[in-house]
Amino acid sequence: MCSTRTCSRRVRPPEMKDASSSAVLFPDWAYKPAWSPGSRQVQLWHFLLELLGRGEGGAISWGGEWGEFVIRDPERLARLWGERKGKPHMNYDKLSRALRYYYNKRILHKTKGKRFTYRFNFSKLILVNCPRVPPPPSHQLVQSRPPSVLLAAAAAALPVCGGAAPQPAPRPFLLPCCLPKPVPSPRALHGPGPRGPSGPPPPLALALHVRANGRSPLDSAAGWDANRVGGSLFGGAKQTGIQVESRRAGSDVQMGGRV
DNA sequence: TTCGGAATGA
DNA sequence: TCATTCCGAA
Repeated sequence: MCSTRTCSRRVRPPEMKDASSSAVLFPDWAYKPAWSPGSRQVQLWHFLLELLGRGEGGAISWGGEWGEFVIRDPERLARLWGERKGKPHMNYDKLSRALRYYYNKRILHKTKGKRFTYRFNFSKLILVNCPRVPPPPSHQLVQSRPPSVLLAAAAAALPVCGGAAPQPAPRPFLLPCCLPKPVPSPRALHGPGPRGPSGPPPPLALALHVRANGRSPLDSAAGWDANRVGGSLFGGAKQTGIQVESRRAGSDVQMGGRV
C-alpha cells in the first residue's frame, strides 16, 4: 500500500465504453473533454446522477427532498467510484472530500442532521452549464465553457415526483435549451406531478422556468439555504478558498464559508 | 461523522 | 480544473 503522498501510480481508468452504463442517461459527448473542461474523465456528480438515474438503490438513492440523495452504503459507493476512476484505494472518506469541494461551487449541499445525505443544487448546475441560458449580467460565469450535459443528466436522473419512493430510471430526455435538437418527451412535459404539498416541479418545468427567468425556483426555496444567489458560482471557487471570488464579485456575493 | 487545509497528480 | 490523499479538528 502506498504510504506516502508521493507514491502514486498511474492507472488507466476504465472509462465508460459500454452502452449499458453510459447510454442510459448520458450521450457519449457528455464525457468528452470539450464538455467537461478540466477533466477528461467522468466527474463525480455525473457518476452520482448516473447511479441515481439507474436506480442503483443499494449504494445511493434519492431522498425525501427535492434533489436530495442518501448514500445508503458509503463504502460500496466509494468502491464503485473507485472502480470507475481506476482508484482501487478509494473510500468514503476520500469520496466525501470530493463531495465537499462541491459545496463551494454550490453544486451540492449537505443536509444537516441526516447522515450521508446530500442535496443537489440543480438550479446552479443548470444556470452555469446550459450554454443557451444567458448568464446573469456583470458576473464572471463564463470563463470556461461548461458542460451542457448537466441538464440532460439532471433531467434524466431527477426524481420526477420527489417522493421517498425509489424512482425507476426515466426515459432519457434532453432539454431544449441545451441541445441542438430538442427531444421533448410527453412524460417529461407532464409527468406524474407532485405527490406532496411541496412537491417539486418536474425537471423540465424547472429548466424552462430557469430559462425564462434566469433563475430557478430552487434559488428562493425556503428549504434551500444557499440563497445567496448571483455570485460567480462556478468560476472563482477554488479549492483553496472563496475569498477571491467574493472580492471580485463585490456586493452581491456573500458566502460565509460554511452555512 | 463531518469539515476543510494542504500537497499532489493528471 | 477536478479530483486524490492525508490529516487534524470539531
